[in-house]
Amino acid sequence: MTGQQEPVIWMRPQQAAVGRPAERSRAEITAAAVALADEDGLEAVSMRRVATSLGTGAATLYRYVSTRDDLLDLMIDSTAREYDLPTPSGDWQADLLTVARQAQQIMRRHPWLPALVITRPTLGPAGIDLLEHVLDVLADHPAAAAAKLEAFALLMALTALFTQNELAGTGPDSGRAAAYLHHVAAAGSHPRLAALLGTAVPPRDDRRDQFGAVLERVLTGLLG
Amino acid sequence: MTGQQEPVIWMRPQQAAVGRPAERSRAEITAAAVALADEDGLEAVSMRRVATSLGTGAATLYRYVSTRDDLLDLMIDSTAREYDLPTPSGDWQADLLTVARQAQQIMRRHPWLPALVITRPTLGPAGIDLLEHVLDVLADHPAAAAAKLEAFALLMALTALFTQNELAGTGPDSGRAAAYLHHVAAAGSHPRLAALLGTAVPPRDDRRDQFGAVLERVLTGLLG
DNA sequence: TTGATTTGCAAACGCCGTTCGCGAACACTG
DNA sequence: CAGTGTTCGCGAACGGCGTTTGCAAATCAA
Repeated sequence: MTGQQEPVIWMRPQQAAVGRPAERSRAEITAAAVALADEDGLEAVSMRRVATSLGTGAATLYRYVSTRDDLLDLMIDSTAREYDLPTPSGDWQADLLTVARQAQQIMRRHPWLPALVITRPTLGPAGIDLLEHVLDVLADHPAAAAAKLEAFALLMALTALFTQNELAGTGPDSGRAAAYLHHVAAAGSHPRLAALLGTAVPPRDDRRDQFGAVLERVLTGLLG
Repeated sequence: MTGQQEPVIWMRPQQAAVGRPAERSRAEITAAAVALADEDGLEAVSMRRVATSLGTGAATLYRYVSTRDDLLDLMIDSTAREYDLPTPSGDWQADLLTVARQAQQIMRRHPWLPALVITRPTLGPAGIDLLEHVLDVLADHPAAAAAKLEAFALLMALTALFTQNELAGTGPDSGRAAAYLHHVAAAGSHPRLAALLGTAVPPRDDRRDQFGAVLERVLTGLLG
């Protein structure tokens, strides 16, 4: 009784068939938003700023997108177009790891992407192509359909988590949390934590591919 | 040269030693914010609304918290106080699973928590107590210190991901994405996806404890 | 009582997402 | 070519947001 809700943006027509033709396109707006986010972070993607960077008025964007969240969805899917999906090799583990590696590189290129992927798991056309590829890789695998879906979701989410952590170390406030940890450890009531902080940081060399190792274990754990 | 940055909120004194005494406390404000989020979601936690629910002016909150993000950190840590941490049993797998189960229940009580935990891995006093407990559980485990830290982070993040997915199925827009998936599958260009959607949903019974199963595999994978 | 110090808070600043209304631009029809 | 139906661009406005400022009121030590 509350009325119908709008369908997902991918199902709405890009251009009207009649009337005055649009001066811009979804792709153009999406590209501007992505560029803004790459440069200054997600919070720089405001309707006004995107519009200004396109040389238009803010209200104009609502001819292409019905909400800011729609724009975020478009941004997510546009990054999914950056994958290069080769034909399955027969070794599903290797193929999935290839996907994960690409995901990691894409997320490094777009530091705002991990947070979006995790909190807003949207599948647009390109995302669906990616899912189809993963299902293709797993076609001969005997696991249940639901397990394959879970594996796909976990693959993306774990990659996002790892990349996010990796990028967080770069930030300027990574030292404040560490300072507090040492403060607590020095107080004496947390001996395990103190012992852990006492050990020197790992030599930076051996722990290189923790991502790949963990991911492989998770996938084999999930898919047998 | 850019000047010193404020320390993390847990290191700042709660009350001044002299002058007019404060009428409220951090805990009181945090509780109000949590109540608001539990009821109406995270976006309902605005400085004005929290202040109003406390019967004060918005600017007053800044006597207790220097930014809204500080308030979010306080909210996160306040939920970490809901754990009941028994002494380690000797079976670290079982003990970690107990932690994960509690985390899941806490996150179900506070549906806004998973998103915060994932995008903002903050450790306050209660969170550090939890970490200390996990380290205690793993005290006799031969893994490297870094691996134990990773295990803790992954334990929390995975629980958040699972709970978030579980809660997302409840939402009203879970049907829109599904509708689009079926639309794409019907188009014919994604046979794997179509086949997957053709299979009926699982019988709801056997896939009960997917969370526990995956978590166990991940932890044993990570810690040997 | 005085003076130092902190608290509460109305008002304001700038930014945000979004809506409204209307003139302008275009395609199609006759 | 004029008319008509439709869409587009967008200035202006609305309500809400996080945060800052300035000052009166409250408290405590001396």
